[in-house]
Amino acid sequence: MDKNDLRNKLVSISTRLFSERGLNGVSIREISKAAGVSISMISYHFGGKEGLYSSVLQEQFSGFEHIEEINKVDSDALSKIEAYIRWIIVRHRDNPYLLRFYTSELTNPTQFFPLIVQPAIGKVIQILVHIIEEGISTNKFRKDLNPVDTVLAMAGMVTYYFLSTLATQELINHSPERDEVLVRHYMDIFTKGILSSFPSGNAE
Amino acid sequence: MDKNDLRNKLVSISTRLFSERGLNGVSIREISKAAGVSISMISYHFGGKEGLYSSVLQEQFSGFEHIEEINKVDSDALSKIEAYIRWIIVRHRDNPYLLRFYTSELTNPTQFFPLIVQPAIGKVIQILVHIIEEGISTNKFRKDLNPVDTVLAMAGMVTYYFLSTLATQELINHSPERDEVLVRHYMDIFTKGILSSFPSGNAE
DNA sequence: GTCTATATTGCGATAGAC
DNA sequence: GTCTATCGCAATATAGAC
Repeated sequence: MDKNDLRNKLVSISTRLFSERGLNGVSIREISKAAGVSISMISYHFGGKEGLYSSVLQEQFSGFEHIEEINKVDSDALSKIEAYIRWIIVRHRDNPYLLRFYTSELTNPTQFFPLIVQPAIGKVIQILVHIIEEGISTNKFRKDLNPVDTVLAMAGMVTYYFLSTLATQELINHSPERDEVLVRHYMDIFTKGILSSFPSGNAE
Repeated sequence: MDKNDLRNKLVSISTRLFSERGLNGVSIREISKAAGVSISMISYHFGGKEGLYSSVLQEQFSGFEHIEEINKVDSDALSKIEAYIRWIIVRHRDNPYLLRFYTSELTNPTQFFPLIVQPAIGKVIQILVHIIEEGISTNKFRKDLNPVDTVLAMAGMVTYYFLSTLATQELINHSPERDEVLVRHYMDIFTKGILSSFPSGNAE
């Protein structure tokens, strides 16, 4: 087998296993067995279990580099927000493992958080903050918004939809066919809020 | 030492350790050493490591039973939503470990998820859905809201604020003194959205 | 580059003394 | 109810053959 074939195979297999049970929940024995190679290959190619995990993490967060795509379109702040919502949904649809590494590193960071995870998340937040600021300065968005809080509110809405899947699968359909409805719904809530457009006196 | 003293001590110490490194990241050797007792005490009192983890989980999610408090006040749907936001903030402030068990069980469920975690989360979501439905039927909220999606959007906003702490501590002040500002801000976004109240034509 | 075999350490669980 | 001592097994890592 080609050298890179084996490296890729080990990364791909351990991505699934690490995402399911965490760094400490999987042994290199199990990984090498699943890959059909000797356990010593992990030390040889990655310098050990943590080296393998670091490679997995690097691959998982490499996609965050492309967040700038949502800015490329020549559009206003609102369209960029919609582009972000679509972008994050596509990321989770394409890679069902990402969210687990994401939450695991945020709540129980490994030594690789500062070098791999923090910069990736930081870049996304930075770009989103600029979009909100742009919306405020062009009078599209309310002047009293705190940009960072607003970004977290938006990112939280979308992220939590995926995070809560296991607890809400009996309540709503989480299949991708409903994603378009979801985008519209979240855009509506985030831009207009939930209040009825009737005058807000006591209506009952 | 009294029997319950030791049980409580073991639960309290392992709550911190399990939350920091997960079920598989902590050994009962380390827990018993930190508690200053013999390793055999864990098997004796809890039937093993998993039994201890189960007790920890049970304690962590027992507080969810009191979610009904937010309904007790004789108030409209909007006030109940504000009560929920405050309630969830207080929960995380009072117990910094909760979020880790919460996300860990949602993304990497153990055998205890169905019996301990799912019912606790399910109860909260159910009550929140009723509040949204109440708001819709009294004409306070928009008629086209999907109640479950709306609940997840709201819960996500607040939860993600805590989840993202590690990645955003350089950007915003996460100290409890700012919680009141946060409640106002999230209520504003969730009810009115982010759009400026100026007519939404091209304002630049 | 990949294997087998092994060294060493740590794991969870429990038997048996007190 | 708590301890010490130990069993049996699985962990990571590596030396050395091919």
